[in-house]
Amino acid sequence: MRTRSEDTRARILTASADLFARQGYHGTGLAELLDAVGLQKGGFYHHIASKEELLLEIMLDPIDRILVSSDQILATDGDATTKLRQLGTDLGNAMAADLAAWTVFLREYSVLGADGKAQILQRRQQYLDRWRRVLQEGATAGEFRTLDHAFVEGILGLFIYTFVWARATPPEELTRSIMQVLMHGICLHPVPHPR
Amino acid sequence: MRTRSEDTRARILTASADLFARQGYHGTGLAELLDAVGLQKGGFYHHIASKEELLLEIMLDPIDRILVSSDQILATDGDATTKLRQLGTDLGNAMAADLAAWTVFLREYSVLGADGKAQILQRRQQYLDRWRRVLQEGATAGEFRTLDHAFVEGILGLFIYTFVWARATPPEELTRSIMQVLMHGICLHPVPHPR
DNA sequence: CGACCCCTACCGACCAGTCGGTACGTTGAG
DNA sequence: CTCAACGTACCGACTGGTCGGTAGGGGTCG
Repeated sequence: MRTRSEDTRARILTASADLFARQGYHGTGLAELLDAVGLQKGGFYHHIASKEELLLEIMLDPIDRILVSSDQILATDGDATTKLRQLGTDLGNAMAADLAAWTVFLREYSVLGADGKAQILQRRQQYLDRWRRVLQEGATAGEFRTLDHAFVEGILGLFIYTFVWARATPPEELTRSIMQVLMHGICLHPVPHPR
Repeated sequence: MRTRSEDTRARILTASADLFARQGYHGTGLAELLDAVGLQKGGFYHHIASKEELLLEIMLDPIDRILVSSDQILATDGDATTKLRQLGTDLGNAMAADLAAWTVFLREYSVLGADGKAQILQRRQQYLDRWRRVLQEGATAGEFRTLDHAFVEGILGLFIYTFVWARATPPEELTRSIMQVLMHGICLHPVPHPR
């Protein structure tokens, strides 16, 4: 059973994630937060230690969730191609379910203090390393092209920009489109492995 | 010949683009700007009307440049595949040359006022429509897969995230990697057009 | 049952500091 | 002498954050 306090706290979290995503952390004043939640300062600071701690909590949520789900995917025994597809749909689902938090997570890293940065960066690298591991696995198995180490960062960007700017298209279809291109490219008649 | 005023103004532009890219618009105070440029408020406001106008100017620069170069690419008479590759390398070059400004351009849209938004959005759509036109041209010619309208937004994200987070790899190679995947995908032995 | 109490959730006035911006004085080159 | 280029002093609004206080619901005890 959920207490009243937990409920209020949750309301603060979602409301501020939404505002931070739309206007940025620094672009969102406390006052704005307060009347989005329907609280006064006293009530707010009864639940939240500081604005920055609030930001950190918002950012930790999506990455912690996907660390769990991606871990399960890595544990399966399919080939690299299958795992890659699963990582993609998993990421797409996560972003669709929690777009605001993901936006904040990917945009506001620089706002955090030193140990907030450390917490986020560690998890981020942890997640991206799973992609890298699958990509590496596929490369050695002859399934995949050998890719630059930095490319996986771009995949995050590919997803978030598509999801943020897409209005009409349903999320599952977006994910399908993205993964289609990511795995097989835009070209229909590929020149087989140039150079 | 470049006057002293123009020079100072340029220094303001580059310095603030750099700061805005690293800490965000709202995260960068005037004071910080000032001693990055080496000016006092009076000197600063002699050249710049307001902080927000400064932001707009920073954002207009990269998009206006690439509207020119991409226009030249569209005007050539190669096939869609060639044009797509050229659009990609052009975008990569532009970002590599002006990473800070591009970061700001892609992050701080929400900060702008109504007519700032209008100016940026119009140019952004104008640019993305060129990608869409090439993609459409390639699709009708049978060169390309048919893609979701929103996917081109993702391409911007793919590029900027790769460039921002990549440390070691030289930009030309990054662009090559990105375009390789974008055109032919990660998989080496593509299942020809599933479903 | 009812009187009591305490603790949680919340209010709202207040604070020091910082924000972007302005008015005006000073300097130096042409 | 002039005018652009800059420095300095200052402003009011607003920032995140604090603090003393309070309403009310649930538990406890007579």
